[in-house]
Amino acid sequence: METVVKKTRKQQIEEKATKLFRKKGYAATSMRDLAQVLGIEAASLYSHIKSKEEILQKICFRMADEFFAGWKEVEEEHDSQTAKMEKAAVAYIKVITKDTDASAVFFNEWRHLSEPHLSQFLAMKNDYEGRFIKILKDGMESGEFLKADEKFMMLTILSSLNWTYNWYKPTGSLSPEEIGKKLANLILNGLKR
Amino acid sequence: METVVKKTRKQQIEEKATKLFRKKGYAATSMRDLAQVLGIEAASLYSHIKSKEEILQKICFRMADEFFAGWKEVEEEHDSQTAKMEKAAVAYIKVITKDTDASAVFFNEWRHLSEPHLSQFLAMKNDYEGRFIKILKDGMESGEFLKADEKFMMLTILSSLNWTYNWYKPTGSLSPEEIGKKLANLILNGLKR
DNA sequence: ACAACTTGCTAACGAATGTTAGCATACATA
DNA sequence: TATGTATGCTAACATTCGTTAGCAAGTTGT
Repeated sequence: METVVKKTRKQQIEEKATKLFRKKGYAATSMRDLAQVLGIEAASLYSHIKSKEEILQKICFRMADEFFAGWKEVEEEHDSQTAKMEKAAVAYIKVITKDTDASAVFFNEWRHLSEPHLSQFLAMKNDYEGRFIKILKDGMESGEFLKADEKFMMLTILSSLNWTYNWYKPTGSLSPEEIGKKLANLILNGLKR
Repeated sequence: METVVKKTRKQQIEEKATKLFRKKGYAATSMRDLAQVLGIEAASLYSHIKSKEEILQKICFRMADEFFAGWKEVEEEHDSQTAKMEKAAVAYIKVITKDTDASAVFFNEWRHLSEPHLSQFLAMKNDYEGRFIKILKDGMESGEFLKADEKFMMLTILSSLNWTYNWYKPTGSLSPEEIGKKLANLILNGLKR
């Protein structure tokens, strides 16, 4: 077995930083906090990274890339909007469950990005949400979905999907795929019997 | 008309602080930021408040109190669990829409509370969520709701309700009551026609 | 054996942080 | 007129912040 991948120090720093940013928030996490977790001095971090914000950028944009990559499976087919919605939910949950720490940072700490990264990030977010809205809109027009404000719906649905990072444990009994399907089912058919 | 209530300076400080905490986050908001918004020096704030955290405490616990107060209408009746769920959603949305800034702080900044306030806060949160879970559990047992993990359901539902603070505008066409009913309907019956 | 890269240190920088002390002014009440 | 209260100031405090400079030791590749 030779699958033990040697992590660079930089990767280790980003990992620990992600955990800390999640737990305490970006602004409340100091470089000295981060250094302590790694057992080194704060100044030593700068042999590996350029700045504190660079770490946040890496996390946010890597997650954004993964969400977009996951979208590929969704749109290329000629499915019903219902099927598309399920596929989108599954793809979304897969990304979140792969790294709940990074997801938490992605959802909650992006506002601490400085320009021009902040604008770039918001543009990506907007683009992504637009794709979700389109499914809803198409579904409403085709009669598959109840008519309602699409943006309102999109936000409500995404927020219930987002929350997954808060409770998902890799040791749980449900796979990410199953969770995505269950959530899609809840969204589509509701809680009632 | 004598309804013009004179706001104390302390109230003004808390209001502006709430807005700033929402926009920048608690940790990233400095007392000098807050003072600037009010047109005074940072040191002058301390003629009115004891500390930065005192403001956060006020916001968090006032909101918690309001959520509990709203619960009164929900549990005292002999309704179906479906009806209870709708009432709970409406009560919840009413509290959120009454002050979306404070709600945002309540949901996102409580982790910056220090002990013993943090523990006290978490206990209240737990209590509240437990009441929600009970409705779900009862509804599942009575056959009104689909059987599923109650905690998972509760978190998913609450997260979609929570998000309201992000898009609600008092100038919108829907009243808080209507929003609550619509969301409850979405949760109970789903998106599909 | 030598160069390049990785990893870490100590010391220190200027800036920003929350907060306190002490004082001043306006206004309401007695 | 005297007193308390609300409101604000300047100056300063100790601490923490992100970051840089300069240097050293170990490891790797040639």
